[in-house]
Amino acid sequence: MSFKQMVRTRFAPSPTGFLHIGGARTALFSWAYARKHHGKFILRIEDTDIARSTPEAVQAILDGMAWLGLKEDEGPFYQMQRIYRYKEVIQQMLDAGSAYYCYISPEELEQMRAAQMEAGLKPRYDGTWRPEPGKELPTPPSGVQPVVRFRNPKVGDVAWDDQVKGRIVISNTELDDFIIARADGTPTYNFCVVVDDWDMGITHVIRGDDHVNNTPRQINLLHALGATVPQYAHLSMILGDDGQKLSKRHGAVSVMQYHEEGYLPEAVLNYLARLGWSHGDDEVFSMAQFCEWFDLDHITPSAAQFNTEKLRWLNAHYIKQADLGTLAADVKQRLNAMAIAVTSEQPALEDVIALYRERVHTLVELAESVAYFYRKPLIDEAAKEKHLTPDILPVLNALAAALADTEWSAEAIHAAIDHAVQSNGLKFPKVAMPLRVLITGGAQSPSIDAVMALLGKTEVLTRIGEGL
RNA sequence: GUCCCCAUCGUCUAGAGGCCUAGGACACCUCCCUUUCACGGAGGCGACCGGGGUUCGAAUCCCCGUGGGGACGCCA
Repeated sequence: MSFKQMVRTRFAPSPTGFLHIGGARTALFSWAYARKHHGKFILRIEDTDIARSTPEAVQAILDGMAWLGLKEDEGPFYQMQRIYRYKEVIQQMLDAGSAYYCYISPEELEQMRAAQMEAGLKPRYDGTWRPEPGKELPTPPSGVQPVVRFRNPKVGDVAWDDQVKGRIVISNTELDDFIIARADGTPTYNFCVVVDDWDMGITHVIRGDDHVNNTPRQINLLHALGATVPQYAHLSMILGDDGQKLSKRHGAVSVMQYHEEGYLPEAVLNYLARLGWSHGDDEVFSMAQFCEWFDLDHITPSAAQFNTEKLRWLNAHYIKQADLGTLAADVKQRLNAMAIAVTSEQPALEDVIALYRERVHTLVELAESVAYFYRKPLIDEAAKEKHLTPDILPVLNALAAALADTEWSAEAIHAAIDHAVQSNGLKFPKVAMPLRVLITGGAQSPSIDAVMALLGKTEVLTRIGEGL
């Protein structure tokens, strides 16, 4: 058997909220697997829950995927547009006897479940309306719209070799006849997934761990339909920084929130790639490299805790590597949002960023630390009090005067400061620190001469003058 | 309650019976660099959940326990 089937993976989010970090990782793995095998990655929006699906959520997911650069090869497909197909298959199943109408009411069901729980049993439908040879079915109550249930096998096991968890075997006695069409005729999740995966020729279903329990039902359905069963790979969940289940209370769980907080997509992608998957000791790698390396064999079956500190570290790394123009465009927007204009008379953002990129972990930090180039510095009073001591004022005044006649380069400025230091028998920081406070507003900055050179002579002298 | 899954440093992980006195990364600590703070460099601290097997030999295989998690919807 040398024939190898083309790999087709899919990401199938339900549009009931933004794209969260767990979904993003599932999408990334599915996408990478398709890339690795030169297959196709399909995006499918599972919007059959009319009550909870919203167009805004659809857009939020699309935005998140776009920001990460996870481009689908096919789709996006919308399940609501495929209703005709589901109804067609349901009718076929009804005709074939692999599905049947059930008239039990939601209230009765709830009672049944409660009683079963009470008795220590697994809650499940009791099969009242399931047709059996020689069985007399109750008379359908009038005025009740029935649901359609799948006639699940009663005996035997369902098993599959999960690509991350290994072989999983479930007894059919654990499963009940689940609903495939609601009373209003709309198909349900487990059914749509099966029909879609089948129709779309999905070969590898890579999805969250919470779907493990749905898998045996879906496999049974696939068998009833005579469809090929795909490979399954169930990814364990991602926990919050505190080890708790990820929820909206944890703050930045939306992928776009990371964008807002100043993370580069490269960093988020690289971080997510290493969360649950590994390639030896490799930590930092490009997506191209990831697509080459990615496989299902090195995915951990255990849950992973999100670690923002490591993401920050990776982000810092990617900020150092990033294209200056790209960073400048982003930082400019952030400055504008802070009501700070960047004009052509002011130092070029690229130059300023080049000076600062090695000292920050996020673009938010970058924008904030660079802001004083474009507006008056916010003076840190504690730093001012500490460094701007009365004894140094005369030295600074003299230095300001000397600076006025200094050629404006970092070297020349450094020489001027050095002269002030030497001729007064001081140490360099004694002069550099107060200068730093006056010019940048704080006690931390890159080399003060480099900062001064970039800021420009006029502005530097103004700031020294106003501060003294 | 029932079923399913998981279990290596604080965190992410390497590890597929001997290469393990358990490796890497983040974080943390120390030192170096230094014009402050970072960056960077060099070190350091730090883990195989417990108990039974199997084996000449187990972090790796099996069983039990314990602890976590997930699922039991006319949600996806």
